[in-house]
Amino acid sequence: MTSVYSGSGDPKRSIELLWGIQERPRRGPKPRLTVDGIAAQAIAIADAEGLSALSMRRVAAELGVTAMSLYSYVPGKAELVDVMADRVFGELAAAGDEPEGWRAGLELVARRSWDLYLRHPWLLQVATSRPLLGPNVIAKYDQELCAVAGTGLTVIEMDLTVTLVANYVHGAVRGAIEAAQAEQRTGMSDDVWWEQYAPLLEKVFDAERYPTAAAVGPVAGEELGAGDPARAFEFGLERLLDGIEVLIRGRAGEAADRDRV
Amino acid sequence: MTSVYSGSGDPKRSIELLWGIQERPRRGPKPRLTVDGIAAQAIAIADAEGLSALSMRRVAAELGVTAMSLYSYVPGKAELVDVMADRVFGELAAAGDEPEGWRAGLELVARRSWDLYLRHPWLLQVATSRPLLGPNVIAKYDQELCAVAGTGLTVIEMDLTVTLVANYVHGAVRGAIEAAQAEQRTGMSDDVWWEQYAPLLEKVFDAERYPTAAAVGPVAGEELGAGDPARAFEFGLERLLDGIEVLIRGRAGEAADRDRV
DNA sequence: CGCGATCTCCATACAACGTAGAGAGTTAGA
DNA sequence: TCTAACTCTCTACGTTGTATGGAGATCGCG
Repeated sequence: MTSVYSGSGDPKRSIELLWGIQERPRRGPKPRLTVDGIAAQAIAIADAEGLSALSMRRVAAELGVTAMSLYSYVPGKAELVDVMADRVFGELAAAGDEPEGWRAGLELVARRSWDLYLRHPWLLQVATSRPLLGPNVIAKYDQELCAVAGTGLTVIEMDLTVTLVANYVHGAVRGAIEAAQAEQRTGMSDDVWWEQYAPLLEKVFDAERYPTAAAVGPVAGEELGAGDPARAFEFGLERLLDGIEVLIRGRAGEAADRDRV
Repeated sequence: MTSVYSGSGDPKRSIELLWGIQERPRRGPKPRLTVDGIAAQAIAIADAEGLSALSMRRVAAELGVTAMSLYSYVPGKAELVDVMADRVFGELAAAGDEPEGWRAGLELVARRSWDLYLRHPWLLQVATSRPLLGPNVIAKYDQELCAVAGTGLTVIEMDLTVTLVANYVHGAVRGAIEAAQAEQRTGMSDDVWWEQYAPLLEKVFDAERYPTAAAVGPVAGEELGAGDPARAFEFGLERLLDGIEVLIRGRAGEAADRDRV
């Protein structure tokens, strides 16, 4: 989770970075690089090998400069990650037209977010709470809110609903990515891993003490096995939207009641 | 997220560690430490200062030994974190008696998990997908499944439902913890931070382009401001349980239909 | 009893990390 | 042309996890 923190630096500098307002330096040698170029290279590394492989030295090396050169473009690693995150959120905006109706809208929001995380798993480890108010993050927020506009929900409820979907997707995609990475990291498929693990576990696991786990675990493992976090995502999304529908129907009912009076 | 990986090591060794089956060494000097003691110290550090402050040297120093001593108890840092996680999950088992009914049960599961993460925020960064099948993790899984047993859901659905709740809580608590840590890290309350940020943002933010965000953002900020991720959690939990209720009601209906036929 | 296998613990070492500091070299405004 | 401002590099410091090898303690076995 969240192993890279953002917004530690000067807010003014961060805003300039994220929004690309770098007043052209008047003197000195022409910059060989750009913030966008650096961010793009960093994103490529993080996508391919994860955040742990992302180092200033590595990014610099691939750009043909030394690590310290980067510090004339970016105050530090944390701010670079902020830029990376905002750039990557930009992919969401490009994604086609909005469907009709809040349910299809929210579903699309969730799916787009899911896909985005799968493309950029390192995003899960970036703290997005406080700052990071880059142009693309704001666009994303707006896009999400639009999906639940006109449903009769209060403004606060709209925000809460959008947050709920975001939180759920985050949690679900984390499971999916962990599973995928576990396989990649250990070089062992889930099946193979279980084959090794199961006999060892049997020796210590007390089936009588945990009858429910003993009954469900193997079946769930068998059926869902080998990376069906995608199915878990679908299942959860359906339930989530059902729950939101209950709320929205209730609001509509209230409105109807008021009209009747 | 997830910045510490687990299960890279030998499964047999991991199982022994997690379940405490260390066959007493017959020869050599008496160990000065125990795995549990090491884990406890490590947990204390991580609780107080976060996973990033947790280093082998640090743990060792507080136990009065050198870093390398720890390696005779634990194969590496990853495995130590595994043990830490399992130990900490043990707190869930101790938590009182189970309520009647699936809804109250699931709600309690969610709340207990929420509380646990708040007590041990570093848990968010530990990959829990593959191994980690320590005694307490299994107990937790059993406890959660029990909450949805006897609802008419299939075994698979029980697993999916429990996963759904876990995923949601994970996502929600992440938001809460990030907000809290942002405040602590920057030494700035959300309000103060916004005061600094807002005027800068106004210069670059185009309210006409994003009318919904412009309308909702300030209100949500005002009302929810200063760390009400707790409220977001409550709101989301309610929706989630409503959604699950739709499913369970549906299953009950199907059963009734079958009985009628 | 005493030898040797086996263990714990320590000191040292290595590569990699983010980045501070100082200096070399380039450019444009005065 | 002079100089302020800028980019880029080199070196260095304090971290990190952990590989390696050795010193000393302890027990099983002869």
